[in-house]
Amino acid sequence: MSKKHVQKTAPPAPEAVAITEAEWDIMELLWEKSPRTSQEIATLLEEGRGWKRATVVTLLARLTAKGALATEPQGNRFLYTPAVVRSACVEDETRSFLDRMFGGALQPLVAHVAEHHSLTKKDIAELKALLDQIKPNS
Amino acid sequence: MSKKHVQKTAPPAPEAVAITEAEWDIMELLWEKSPRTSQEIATLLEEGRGWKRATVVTLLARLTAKGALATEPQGNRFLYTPAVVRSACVEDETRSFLDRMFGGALQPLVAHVAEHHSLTKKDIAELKALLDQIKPNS
DNA sequence: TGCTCATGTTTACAACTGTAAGCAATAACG
DNA sequence: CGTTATTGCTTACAGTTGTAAACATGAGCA
Repeated sequence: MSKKHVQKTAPPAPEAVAITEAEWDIMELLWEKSPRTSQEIATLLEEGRGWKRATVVTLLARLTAKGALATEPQGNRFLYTPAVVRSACVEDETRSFLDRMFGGALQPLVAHVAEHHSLTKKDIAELKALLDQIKPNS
Repeated sequence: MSKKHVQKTAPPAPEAVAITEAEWDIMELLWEKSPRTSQEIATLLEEGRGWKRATVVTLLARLTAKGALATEPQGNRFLYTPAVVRSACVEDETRSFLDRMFGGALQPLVAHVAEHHSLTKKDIAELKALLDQIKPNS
């Protein structure tokens, strides 16, 4: 095998990797559609965020290194695919956010949002409907 | 005035400062009760977090420098008081979190939490009650 | 087969963060 | 008044993050 395509990945697929702010932009694109080439992603983010190709490639490498992305060689390049599921990542962020800000509970968050973002009647109705659909855990 | 107590504060009181993870621990203590001396805070966080006094003092200085804390000299020390209100900080975090994770809307978050944290019947009831109390914005 | 282009790798670097030691000055105590 | 204990200030340092240039190498075209 060539000397180049070595792309160090994290051995076991850790089901929870920390994804930074900038990295999220890349993950979102791949969660939305994958696999993609670095070029595809770079093009999208050059426009959308003004990033240089090099920046995108660095982030891809970091994400791969920490096991958030899986790569499949294709010629002299890679196809990138998420190796972690979005909802699990969202889950982690949500948990840590709720813990830090609201003692881990949902109610105080909803109360806060209600107070500060002024929910519309429609929002409230939707939330109620949503709650009705939930099958309680106990 | 002595040469020592200089404590650079941020000139205008910016109503929104970025507070880091570690800094939150300090702010929480001061929001809960203020003013406090550095000693008080250090003692609490030495036990609670295993931080050294120096660490606490550094963080106090950083918070003061960015205008999150106000200081009042008292003898050879300071009394520290929050210069930003908690709910405003929570607000910023919440907004940015909701934007990043859920497109800024509350519903998807609630849906997510319902699915992943399994709300109890009681939780759901509480949330509904909460929603009933909210006076819609429109 | 030689050259160019695309693509990953290495290196860089500044800002921010967590964590803290060491120093200086002042208050407090004897 | 001298010694000690407090307390803030300065400096430090490694790890993370955002951002990217430079480089090497393999692929594809001429």
